[in-house]
Amino acid sequence: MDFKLEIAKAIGKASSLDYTEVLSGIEIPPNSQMGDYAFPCFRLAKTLKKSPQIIAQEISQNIIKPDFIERIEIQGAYINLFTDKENFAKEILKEVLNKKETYGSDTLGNGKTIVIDYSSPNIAKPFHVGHLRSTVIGNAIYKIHEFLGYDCQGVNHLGDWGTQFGKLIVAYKNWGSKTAVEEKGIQELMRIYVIFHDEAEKNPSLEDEARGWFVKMQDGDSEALELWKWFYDISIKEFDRVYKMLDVEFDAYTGESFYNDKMAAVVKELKDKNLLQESEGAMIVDLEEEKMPPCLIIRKDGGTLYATRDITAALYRKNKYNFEKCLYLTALDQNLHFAQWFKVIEKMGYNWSKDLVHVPFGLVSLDTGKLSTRKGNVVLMEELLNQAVKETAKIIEEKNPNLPNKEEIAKQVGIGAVIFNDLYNGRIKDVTFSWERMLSFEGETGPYVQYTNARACSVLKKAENFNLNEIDYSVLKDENSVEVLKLIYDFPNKIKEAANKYEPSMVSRALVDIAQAFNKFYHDNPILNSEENVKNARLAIVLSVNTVLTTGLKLLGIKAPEQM
RNA sequence: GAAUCGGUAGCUCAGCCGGAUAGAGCAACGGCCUUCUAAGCCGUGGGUCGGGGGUUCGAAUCCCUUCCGGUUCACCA
Repeated sequence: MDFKLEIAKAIGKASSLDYTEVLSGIEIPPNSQMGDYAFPCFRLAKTLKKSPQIIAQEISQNIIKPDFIERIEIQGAYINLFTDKENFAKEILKEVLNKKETYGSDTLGNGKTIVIDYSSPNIAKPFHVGHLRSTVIGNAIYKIHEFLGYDCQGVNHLGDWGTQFGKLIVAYKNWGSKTAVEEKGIQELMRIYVIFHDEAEKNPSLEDEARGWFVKMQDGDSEALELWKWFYDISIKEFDRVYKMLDVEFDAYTGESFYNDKMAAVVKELKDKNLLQESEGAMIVDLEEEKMPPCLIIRKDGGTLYATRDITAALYRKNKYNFEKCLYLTALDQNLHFAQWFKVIEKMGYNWSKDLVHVPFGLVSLDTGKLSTRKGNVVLMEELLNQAVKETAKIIEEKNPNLPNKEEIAKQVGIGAVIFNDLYNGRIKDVTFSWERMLSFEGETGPYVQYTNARACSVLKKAENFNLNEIDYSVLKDENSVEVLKLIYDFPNKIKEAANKYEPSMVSRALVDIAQAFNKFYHDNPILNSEENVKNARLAIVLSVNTVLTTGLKLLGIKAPEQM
């Protein structure tokens, strides 16, 4: 039941106001002594030409109290409503225990497809902490939307095309060797790539040579493409190791190269629509009216650019998926790029340009400065995950040495900590990578939530069989129980809000809130040693918390071990 | 210079479609394990919500202005 909506309807009737208007005014008081819901009447004073206190009085006198409301109090201009705690507990627990792992899910996305472009690392470059955000935020947004009924299509738009491969080919021919690349993989590709940049500073003709090789790739030159494919395969193999650790999957690996043979048609379309013009030898779409720099489509040497491929990919995706929304999970520094080519799509006459959404996140840096693969200022993803698992294993050895299946649990908790850490703050915030923060397992962290859940599981296991058919809800009126129940009740809203805002942190925050409330409840209320009716009622709460935490962690792409 | 994102406790951040005493975690200090997992719980200290104006019955929240920091701005992605 939507309590807020029912209250709004009741107040609407009592005041002859439209209930949707009332609904937006209903709020949750800062503490529960003031009530569970409140409706401030200040706003009505002007239109009704009465003091807000009097309005509050009048409404409260006329209101027909819904069943779940125990009493109504007036405090100044506030109408404070107190829920009947027994009924409240009953409504919520029944719903969670019935729906189980589907509690919080929805059908609102049924029949709608949402394409999510995330992770998208560059081939031939190591997978480092800079790629973590796009990967885990995208994955969480995927799972959250899926839970709400959407058909999600996760696309890994690999950076597998572009001048950098021309550079790599030049580098390989000059300073590389087959055996070294076969032995050391990306590391070796990276090494020769760095050499290229150093050498190109002294000898700029190398850049032209690199661009030349890229043009050859575009034209289908077999030598160029064979080398490219080789680099590609080596890279994918390494990326897959990381994706497996993070338990992230994609529906498509259509990277930039996939669009090589599809761009000409798009360029022609731009030309036919009179959007393309020459400038300084390059072909651009002018965006002066939009107060943006021009969008580069074709370089003066004929090469295509990032925007060309993004535009082509968008048209392809619209055609293939007929998406409701297409999301792009990239760092904030690409704002302009997306604004530009979204505008180009609009100018092409596609009204679905409004369905293209850049979902940006803040930049990651190290305390030693900006991330730079070339300068070697990076933390590799595998190194981070392995370290987190190692650290977790140490803690398990300390705290729970008899834990079965230790290695697996260490992985679930260690990697969960890394993922949760990234998903806990608003995505727009810049982050400075810190080992200390990554490997802290106390307080607002993934392990804290997992640990809370493991405690709940442990109680449930020890309870063996218990009766959830006849629960005495009257024993759940204490403050701790009510607090847990309120948060569980609100959880489905948090999921929807997270989807609307493309903000997984709404879910992670909700999980920490629930975990905190539950730990307090757990600490203060004996469960298994209580009388039968109390025990069963409290176990219903424990089971509900277990259900919600497991669901929430799953939505974030984090495992919920039953023991740790 | 223009655009864009940030500025809330020592640190990391919530709160920002206006509402009742501004919240967490970490760090510091002090308590709680013969009872369901102490990766936990409780308590103490800690704030000119960057500054200044304005709108409003009411502003951390909206508007203007200003300062500080990040990022981007033509052939990289």
